[in-house]
Amino acid sequence: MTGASTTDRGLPNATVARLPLYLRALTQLRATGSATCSSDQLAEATGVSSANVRKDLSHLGSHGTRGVGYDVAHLQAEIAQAIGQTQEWNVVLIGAGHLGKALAAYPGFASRGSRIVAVVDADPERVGERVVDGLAIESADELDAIIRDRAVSIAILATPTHAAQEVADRLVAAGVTSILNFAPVALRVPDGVDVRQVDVAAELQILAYHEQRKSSPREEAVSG
Amino acid sequence: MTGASTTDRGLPNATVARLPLYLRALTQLRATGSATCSSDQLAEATGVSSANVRKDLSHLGSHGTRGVGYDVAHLQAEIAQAIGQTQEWNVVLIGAGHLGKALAAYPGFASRGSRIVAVVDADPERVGERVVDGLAIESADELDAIIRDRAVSIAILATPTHAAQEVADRLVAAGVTSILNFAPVALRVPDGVDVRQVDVAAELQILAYHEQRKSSPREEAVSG
DNA sequence: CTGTGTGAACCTTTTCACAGCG
DNA sequence: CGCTGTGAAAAGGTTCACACAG
Repeated sequence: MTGASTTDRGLPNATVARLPLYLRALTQLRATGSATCSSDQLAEATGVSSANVRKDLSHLGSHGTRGVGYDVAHLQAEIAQAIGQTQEWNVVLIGAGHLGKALAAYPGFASRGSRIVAVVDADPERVGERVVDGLAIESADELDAIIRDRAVSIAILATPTHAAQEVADRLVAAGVTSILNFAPVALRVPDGVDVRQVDVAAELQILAYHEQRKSSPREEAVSG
Repeated sequence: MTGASTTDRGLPNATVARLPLYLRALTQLRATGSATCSSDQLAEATGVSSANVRKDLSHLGSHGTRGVGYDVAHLQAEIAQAIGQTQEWNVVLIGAGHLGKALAAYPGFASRGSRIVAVVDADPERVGERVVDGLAIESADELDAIIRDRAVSIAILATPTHAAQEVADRLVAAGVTSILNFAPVALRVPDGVDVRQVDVAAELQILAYHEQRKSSPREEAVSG
């Protein structure tokens, strides 16, 4: 049965995708000293409509106060709990090319619940190279050992396209159950493994579609 | 009527987001010498269901042959036309940090319809530095001139978070109407400007949510 | 009087099922 | 037969509008 709906028993997928945005906004609000905030403020900070914010938060069995809003610290803790940010997640990064190195150096992961515990590359020439403080490139041969020894369940795939599927297979065999894939290819993975795709060229193509329509001579015959 | 400008008169948004995937798959199929392909093959190659593939292609007024499938070359041309890949789009990249440099060096843009015509950074120390063959970092002061002189309508924003909104404002003022934003902040832009957001840390947080549920003890064993 | 929480309406997207063409 | 194209149904998501709590 294909009924393994993405939602299962938890939060709606669309809501899950927005919780990180709320968390980010709440962290900022907290830094500014706000003790409470309204759904309108969260809407403003995240680009989501306020009705949508309220609906999302209501899924958490939310505890807003009518006439006042939400307690920033409390809501922050609530969301952190919901999306598993009470622990740090160990992540392995595969592929130390330009993109891999950029991701390894990105400070935004640590502050948002993920820790890159290893950077791996297939090229022996790169092994040993320091990518960032405390992280040196390791051999792809070590992949299985790294995943097992360092309790890794999430991988970032930043290899060349042609290697992506093979690496994904190895990751899954070694116990990884979530992959963030930057290679422009649809990975085949077994049920129970989550893949999220980041395809930058595709994003530009989507923007190009809209650009094309904007410069189209007259398609804009909406009510005048 | 609150004009929901998302669809207007063109293709459904969800379809537009998948056309680049089909295009990629068709290019590969063509390289292998296949003259035709079925919706099942495209489904396999893209991870989209075959019914969904057919529905998407039918929006293009598609020309498949029943019992046979689609003509690969023809469909490729059809999709390229629909998403504006008959021309190259000039793109400006702002921010030449780790990520900006990685994006500038990414070969996948050129082969998929976008050309980075300038890399710009606010740091005078970086100006003049060669990021890739034929591309040197230019000063952020040149931004307006670059956008106008090089017919740029799409920008990639890879600046630090705190600078993103200000840069976006300048981009819009200079005539940019599409932004691919890597800074983890919700940009405020006027109507008519499209923003697509890439938030890598948020992607990991979404994966973490699912990881948390997987390791959760309560699991309804319905698989059969 | 303010702003949450929520049923109901509305819209988008996906899936199903099958008629019909080659 | 195989595979497209497509109405119809189902699922998923967003917006509306307002009762109601503080």
